Amino acid sequence: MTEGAGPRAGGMREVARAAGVSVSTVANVLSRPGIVAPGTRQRVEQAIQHVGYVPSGPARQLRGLPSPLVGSVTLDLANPFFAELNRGIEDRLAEAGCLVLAGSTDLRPDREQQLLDLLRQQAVRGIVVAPIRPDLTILLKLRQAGTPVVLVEHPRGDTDLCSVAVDDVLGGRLAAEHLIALGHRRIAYLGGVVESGTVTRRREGARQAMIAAGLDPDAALIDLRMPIHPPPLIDAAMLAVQRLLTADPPPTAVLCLNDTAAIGVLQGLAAAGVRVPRDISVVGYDDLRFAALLAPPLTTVSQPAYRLGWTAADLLLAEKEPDHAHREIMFQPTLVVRSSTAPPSVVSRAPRPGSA
Amino acid sequence: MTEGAGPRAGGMREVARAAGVSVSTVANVLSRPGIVAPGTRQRVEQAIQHVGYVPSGPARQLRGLPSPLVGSVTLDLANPFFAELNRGIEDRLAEAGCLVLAGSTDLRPDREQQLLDLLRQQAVRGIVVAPIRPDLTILLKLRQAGTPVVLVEHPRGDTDLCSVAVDDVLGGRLAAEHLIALGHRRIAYLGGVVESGTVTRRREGARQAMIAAGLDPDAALIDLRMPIHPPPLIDAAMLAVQRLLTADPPPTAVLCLNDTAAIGVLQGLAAAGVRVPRDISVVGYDDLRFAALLAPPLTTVSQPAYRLGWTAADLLLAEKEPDHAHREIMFQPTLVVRSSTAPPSVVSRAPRPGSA
DNA sequence: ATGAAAGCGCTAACAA
DNA sequence: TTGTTAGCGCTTTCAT
Repeated sequence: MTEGAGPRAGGMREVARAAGVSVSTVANVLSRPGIVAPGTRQRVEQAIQHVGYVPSGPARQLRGLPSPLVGSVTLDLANPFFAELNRGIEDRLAEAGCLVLAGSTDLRPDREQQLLDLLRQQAVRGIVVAPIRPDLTILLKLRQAGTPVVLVEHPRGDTDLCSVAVDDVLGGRLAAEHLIALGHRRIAYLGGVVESGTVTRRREGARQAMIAAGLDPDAALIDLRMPIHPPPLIDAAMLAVQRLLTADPPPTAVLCLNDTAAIGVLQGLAAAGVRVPRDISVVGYDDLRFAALLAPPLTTVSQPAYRLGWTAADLLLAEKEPDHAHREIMFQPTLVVRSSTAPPSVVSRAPRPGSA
Repeated sequence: MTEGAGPRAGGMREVARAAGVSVSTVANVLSRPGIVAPGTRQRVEQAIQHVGYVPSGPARQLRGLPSPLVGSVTLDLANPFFAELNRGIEDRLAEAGCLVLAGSTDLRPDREQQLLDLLRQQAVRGIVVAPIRPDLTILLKLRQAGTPVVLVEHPRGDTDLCSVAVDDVLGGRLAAEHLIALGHRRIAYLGGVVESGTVTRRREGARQAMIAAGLDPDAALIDLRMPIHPPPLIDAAMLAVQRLLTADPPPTAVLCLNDTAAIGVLQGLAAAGVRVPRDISVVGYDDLRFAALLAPPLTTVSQPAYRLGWTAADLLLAEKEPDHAHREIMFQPTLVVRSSTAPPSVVSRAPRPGSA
């Protein structure tokens, strides 16, 4: 009757009965094999095999043991950048026998809240989260309620949390400096109507670069924003090209919020007969694997997605240690210059830099 | 003392105490609000708010309620195709208040087994799995032990399981027919030393196309396999270009196992100074978003990753219904012709087809 | 309309 | 070395 594994296998008790011992002995065989007599142990192990016993995670957790589940709340599972990041999380967790519970927020606060609630109910061992908004009180409350939280793509500020991030301001600065050095004086920044903090910070970095170069950022940096939500990002970016081209005076370069948006821009530009980089320069962000193979090869800012995730999971697992101090780990982005950027073909109509 | 949410909030009992009722009344407020007196209900609701009560998933599951967790076991979370597929799963599950527990197998049987075991222990509501090997006994056993299983990217055969797949043989056939129509008579198929069933089936489809065209598949189809595991796929593909070019007689076209591998091939070919499609034609598989923007735009076979995942999750959730019949859903791939394919520049040295 | 009580599968004292 | 026992937080009869 207990052959194979019936629909409702009966747990440790059934094993105990089959082996002629008590449940605690079975439990001991599982958690402290050393203390059980060899003969007994063997009998129990056979019984386990025989009845097809599988320990119940929920029951263990109820007893207070740590859950092997870790939540990951990011912008979008399907976005190659976050997919890579999640893979990093998964790999680090696998080393500890843990599993990722992944969710996408799509930048919607309600969805973020829902995911966080669901994860909390599951009593997960911790949560890696790329928060939508700068206000971290919900997360702090979560942490305080006993769920370790580590931030990704977000500075921890003065909060009592670990965080792993990339210096976005620097990334934006690097991209803009490159363009400025090439001679561009009117640069569009293609962001979103609603966007993540990372994107906002990159734009800010670009702005800083202009100021440092003696340019008036209000004139030199064109703030272009597209509605990201309903249409896939790539299509939204394609559509935004229209506004990019009709801006007056027209920019000679465009900084895209990420490589995916850059694909859309490239596509839109090609459709409009505008040549890159001859007529306009395009810069992406993320340096996804396909960036080098686009037409033209994309100049972009590289950031270590996989390592970001791996490190975040590592930090999260470390929260259990008694002497844990919260840390902020910051990676440096690097500019990868390829062929989608070049000096502007016509002299910019924008005011020349005062100095520098 | 019970302000906000202390590190170890006390569960329903604490709520009951705060509201001056019994735990079962609290339970009733949560699951059958209708049966509780309005006044009492309100008091309980306030108490819930006050103590920051969060129901315990593990406890519920232990009581036998269905878990909101669903496992997803695929080849690689970071692969854009599976990332998209997982997003489809996530979205369908979200509608039902469920969460994805995602894992990557990297085609390693041991890892697949480990993931399956872990998921089983968590008593998940079901598992969506892209099985590594054609032998489904482990999955059938799982199903039989009470965990619903739906297959993706795998035909269900005569098993008692639901499945969602794309007609891979047709996909391979479409790609090869296109090349054959263009005049190619020596075509390489770039697969893996170890590869998923999908890839094997696509190669088989290509073979069928050759036979149908009166070609000798053993001469016309060059079986090129790269070690996929340690190096990232894209690099492995780049390396494989060497062998592609030195094959004798040389193929005039190459069918890649997927778009990512195609990127590597394109890159390797560019590095070797071989022009596409003039010197050699390249075909990808998946039609990822960047395919249209590569240099040159990639001819590839398109398949609906997101819908695959969405549908699989939908089927899984439906397993709970009393009158559930297992179904096999099959999507049709489509060929997307772009500019990476063209007629061969030199007359093939391979034997001409006997007839059409 | 509400409460008392049993028990899901497991772990960890403690007893024997 | 092994067994007994008491819950973990919750749902669910079955009283009241």
